[in-house]
Amino acid sequence: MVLKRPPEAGDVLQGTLDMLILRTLIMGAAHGHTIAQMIEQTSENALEVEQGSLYPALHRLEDRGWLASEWGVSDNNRKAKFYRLTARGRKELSAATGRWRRMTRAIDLILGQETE
Amino acid sequence: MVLKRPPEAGDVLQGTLDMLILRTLIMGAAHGHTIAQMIEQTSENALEVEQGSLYPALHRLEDRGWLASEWGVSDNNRKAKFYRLTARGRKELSAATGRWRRMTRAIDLILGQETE
DNA sequence: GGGATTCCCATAGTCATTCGAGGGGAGGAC
DNA sequence: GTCCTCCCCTCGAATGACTATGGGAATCCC
Repeated sequence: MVLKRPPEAGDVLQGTLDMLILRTLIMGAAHGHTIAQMIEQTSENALEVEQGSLYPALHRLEDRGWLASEWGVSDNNRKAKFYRLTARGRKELSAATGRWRRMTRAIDLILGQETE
Repeated sequence: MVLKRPPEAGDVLQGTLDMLILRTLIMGAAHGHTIAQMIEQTSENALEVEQGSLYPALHRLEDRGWLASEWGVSDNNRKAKFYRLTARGRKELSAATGRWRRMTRAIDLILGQETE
């Protein structure tokens, strides 16, 4: 996952992609291509999801039992693999969100200090 | 860098340690041991900085010209390497902080959606 | 003095995640 | 039939974090 605008920003925050995928699937099942688009749009185009990150992530999440998949047909009449959140995935999303909030709060404590 | 409490939380947010070190050194030069303690304390003990992450990070930052180091003697009368921010390090801190804020804002946009 | 403890630096090996760069198949438009 | 878009996938390299381990030197306690 990269930060867009400026494009040279570089990669950041390894580990958050899984959480974003899980969060996206709360709205219902979707296939990879759509998931990436939803993340990009919901972030107001601040994020871009590379295919080389996306598909390994989906397979990883399925291996861990957090997603289940099923082949189907997309809105554009293409063969597509639809993923949905499992119960364990829902739990993991909640745990990951908690970790994220504690982590960002801690980091913001450090960034937020006045330079006195 | 790990999230403490719960201890099994695992590693998160690769890439932020450098920013935290740079931020800590805005207050003045410090050696590794102190830097780690300051990060832990300022984060209200939410973060713990492992030595195996800390020292490679310091070397990396110095290699990139963002820190400069000098051997000295610590408050406890121990030999210690003191690091200070360079001008380029100050610029990098500012850039990294901007990336961090844009990234967290983007992710919070996704997390923040209501489940309708 | 001598042993344990604290302070301080450092590296090797391993692991997970991401990225860029590829490859491929199949539908729809023309 | 050609091109474009959609959709899936994989490999190799890079990065940065962790665990484990090492060592040296000052201090504390008996």
